[in-house]
Amino acid sequence: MSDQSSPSPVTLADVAAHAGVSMATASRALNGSSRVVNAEMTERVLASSRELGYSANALAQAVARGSTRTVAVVLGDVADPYFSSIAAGVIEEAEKNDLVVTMWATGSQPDRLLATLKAMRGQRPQVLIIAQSGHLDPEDDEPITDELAALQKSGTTVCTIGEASGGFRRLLVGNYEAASELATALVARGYSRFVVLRGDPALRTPTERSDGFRAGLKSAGLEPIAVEVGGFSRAGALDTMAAALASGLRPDCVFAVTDVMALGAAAALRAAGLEPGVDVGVAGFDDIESVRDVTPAMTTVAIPLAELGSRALRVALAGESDPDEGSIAGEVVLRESTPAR
Amino acid sequence: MSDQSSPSPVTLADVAAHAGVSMATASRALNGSSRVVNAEMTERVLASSRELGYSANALAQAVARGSTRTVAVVLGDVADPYFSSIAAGVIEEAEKNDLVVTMWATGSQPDRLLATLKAMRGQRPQVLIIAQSGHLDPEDDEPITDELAALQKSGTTVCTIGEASGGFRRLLVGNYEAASELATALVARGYSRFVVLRGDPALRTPTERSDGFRAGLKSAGLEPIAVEVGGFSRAGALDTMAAALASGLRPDCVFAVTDVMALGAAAALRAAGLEPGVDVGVAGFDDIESVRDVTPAMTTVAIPLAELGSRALRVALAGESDPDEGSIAGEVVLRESTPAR
DNA sequence: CTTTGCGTGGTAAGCGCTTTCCGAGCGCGT
DNA sequence: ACGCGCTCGGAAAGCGCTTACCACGCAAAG
Repeated sequence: MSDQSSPSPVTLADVAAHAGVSMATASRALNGSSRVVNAEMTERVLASSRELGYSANALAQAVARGSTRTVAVVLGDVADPYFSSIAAGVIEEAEKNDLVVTMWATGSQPDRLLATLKAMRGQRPQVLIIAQSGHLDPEDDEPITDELAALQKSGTTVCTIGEASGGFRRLLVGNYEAASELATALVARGYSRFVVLRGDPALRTPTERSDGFRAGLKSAGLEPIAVEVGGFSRAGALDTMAAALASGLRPDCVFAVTDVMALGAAAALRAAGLEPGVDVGVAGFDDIESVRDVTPAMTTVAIPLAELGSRALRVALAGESDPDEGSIAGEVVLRESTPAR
Repeated sequence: MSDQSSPSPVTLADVAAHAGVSMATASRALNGSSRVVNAEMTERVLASSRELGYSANALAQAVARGSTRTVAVVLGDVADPYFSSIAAGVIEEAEKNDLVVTMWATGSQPDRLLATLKAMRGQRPQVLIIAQSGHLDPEDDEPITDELAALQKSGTTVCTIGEASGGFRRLLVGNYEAASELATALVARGYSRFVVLRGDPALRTPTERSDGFRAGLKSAGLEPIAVEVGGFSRAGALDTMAAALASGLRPDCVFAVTDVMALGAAAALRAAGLEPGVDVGVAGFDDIESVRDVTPAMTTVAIPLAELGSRALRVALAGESDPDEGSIAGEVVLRESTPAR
């Protein structure tokens, strides 16, 4: 405590001196360089290191080597299970590779992405994983693309999750197809008056899911009775749904592009005296863990979130080889929130 | 892509040369040092910086300055809403202070804490926040305490959440008191045959909550019919509860030391044909978001998780002043999972 | 008109490492 | 006995920055 006075971390020079060897030797002994050092000297260095409580300054190492061992993850909100599951996957994989993970949250405004990326570049991460959905319109993303290019130029490998924007490694998620399948399955269960609850129309992920769902409906000759746009959160969806109900909308099934939003929608229904799964069906997307505990258990599309994260890192770490290798498919999971009617 | 060939990030020297000034001036212009530089020169440097797409190497800055702008957060599992909520709070506060956040997960084995801390020390974080519960027995924690001391010596300010172990700043959480109140409230609702579902007895947080709950019962002249120890996760609690039920235990109320565990317990009850909130009451702890969406809504103790995170950072950043200032109180929230009987 | 001092730019000495390069010592073949 | 090629320590040159220190010019003070 209050060691303000003596901020004297042990340095490599200290260890070298204590062991009676040169810094070069100490450095080589403490981290398997390509060069071999005498067993006895190695032992001496290790002993000194232990005795002095030495811990290599990773920052200085990074500067000297010109590269870091960190992977940066950009996401909307750590507290959102969608993002935190992905993050967990990244962390797990990172640990295996002896990498440290830094997390960058853009919060509610995705516009902050650019500022976030700019700040991040200074850290020179080895890998950057973007879990945050990007803009659909390439023009909106131009400054972002530029910044990403700058990042690559400074040595960072960029991997985006679910983005199609060019030039970077990416993990494609079968949002469109899965949403379409979900629609088909719901129609087969006898629903016909759908309301779609979606997020920002400028963003890719909600759009893909919403469009896919509509495509699925269309192939059954249907279309949603309404498409409502609302915030990405539980609260946002709750408000939107409540407003929709207040305006007289009476769907027999609600599809929210996100489980978190579906949860909010269900709460709104209940508040309006409609029992989810009885009076009106509710379906979400992602299959976050808590969706299994709600009653009725929520119909959704299962996405292997954690695997998305670990795989993104693996893709980034892998050689140049086919960045496009397969897209991750979602799996429709029908539960009690959408019983056959 | 594949700029492997020319990993040529623009350096300060490049900017200085391009602007026709010395590196010192460029450095001073690009980040408000105490020294003033001529307005015109500043403009020139800024222009060059912009034109070349310069981004200061934060690592080199850290080495030169001898201090970083990062806060490290140690937690059990990012995907667990308890931890991710705390992390969200830290991130939010960090952003205000222009700090970057690195996350370190210990996973299921808390023993990995030591290894994690060792690796972390290399990063020389300015602040370390430990959200992970520590051992109760100081002896178990001795190597940890040593490592924390080493961290402080190398300039890191340590702040623990909910830990009492000495010498570091800390945020105390009123686990014991709140759990006790919860017990009292449940007894008042007419419950009497309690099963307590708790985590690792060697860890502080579950122990405080469990002990507090028992103290509350005791003051009503009761004691639990069983205290079961299980994993901290939903799955762990589910298994433990299922086993308890299989062995013939028939509580009228289950208290789990964590909402996540309570969710697992509820699932186990249901699987055994017992309806939570009808046949047996269920209560948790933390008031994670999803606990409001389950049916029946879960009785719990509300802890301002995100605030815990932001406040921890504030405490760490604050001067030496009273590290103990107040403990965070939990608030009992009675919901439908424990109706009066 | 000289002295003092301040304001501001540049020079260079670090920060804690890695790694290139040099040279000493040694085993071997001829 | 000599030279060649190895192996393996150490000296020192960076890595990209910051900052103490110096130098210079100019206004104010004596």
